[in-house]
Amino acid sequence: MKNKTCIIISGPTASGKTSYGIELAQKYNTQIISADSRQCFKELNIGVAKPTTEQLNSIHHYFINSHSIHDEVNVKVFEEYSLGAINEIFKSNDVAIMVGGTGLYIKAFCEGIDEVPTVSESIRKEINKAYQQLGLEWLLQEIKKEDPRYFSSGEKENPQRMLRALEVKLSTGESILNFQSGKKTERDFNIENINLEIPRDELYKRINHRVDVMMQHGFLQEAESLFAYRHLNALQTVGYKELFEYLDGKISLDSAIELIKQNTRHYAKRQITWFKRTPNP
RNA sequence: GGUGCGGUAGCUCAGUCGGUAGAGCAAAGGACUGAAAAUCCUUGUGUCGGCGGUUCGAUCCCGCCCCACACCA
Repeated sequence: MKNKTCIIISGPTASGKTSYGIELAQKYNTQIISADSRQCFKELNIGVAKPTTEQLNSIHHYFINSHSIHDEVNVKVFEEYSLGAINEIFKSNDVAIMVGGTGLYIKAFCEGIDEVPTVSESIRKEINKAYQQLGLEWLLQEIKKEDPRYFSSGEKENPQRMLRALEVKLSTGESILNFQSGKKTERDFNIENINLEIPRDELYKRINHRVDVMMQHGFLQEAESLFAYRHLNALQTVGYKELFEYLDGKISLDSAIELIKQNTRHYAKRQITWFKRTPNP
């Protein structure tokens, strides 16, 4: 019999997860684990819609401001971090709250993710460089040669997935498919899902409004201060990407703002699609 | 007022030597195992500005009208 429970609040960006999570955490007198792949970075603030300082002071949040943009953060890192965090919370509470919009991270937390040996940094760099120079054609040929089984089953138009498959093969000598069992790990606590849904047109209105508010709060200055780090993975983020384009003189500020709104809507749509598979209990 | 160039998908435009049309973007749907706010896939019928004329047949040619832009007065 499991006597501990994690309540997971998911939903698209701007659906009100943050304040709802805090409300619940207060009710249960417990703490929150964020499941957001961008709010964990202490250097990113306005553009990632972090909880306010007051909110963070009132309820302790794990995985917010916990990492630097220079650290490597990925699903595996999150799985380990979040399991450590929930053990901490369960020491003094029966209930923990998870709040976030990164579906893959939540999935890894709930059911685990297959163990794949760490890929050597030099191989990764080499492959990425070659792909930059030689393009998709080259990548397809390499995959076909190195991992024909993946080639015939994988997504041939998706360079990121193929790059990953290739780096695993070249570092371990084995196909990535050999590591991906899809086995689910049973956690020793209960999981309850709450997926926030609001009408599409209202969600879009909230997104548009929130972008305007971010700009008023100095989002442009924040982006400016991070311009030098624009190539880091942590900065491949809606909002920052568009403002970097503006700072580069490629687009006007007005069109950057419009693009941020549009790309945030696209992002929300992808989240909605993902969470459809994890409906409310 | 005159001349020129246009009016085609929500937007920007292509095209049909006359046989009722297609790209990009937007929008919608979907996928997702160490980049996931990432990456990728699928979906294109619209009085082809209006009314007439020529024609078996007009979005295309001709006439008139309306609208937009540019230049000349």
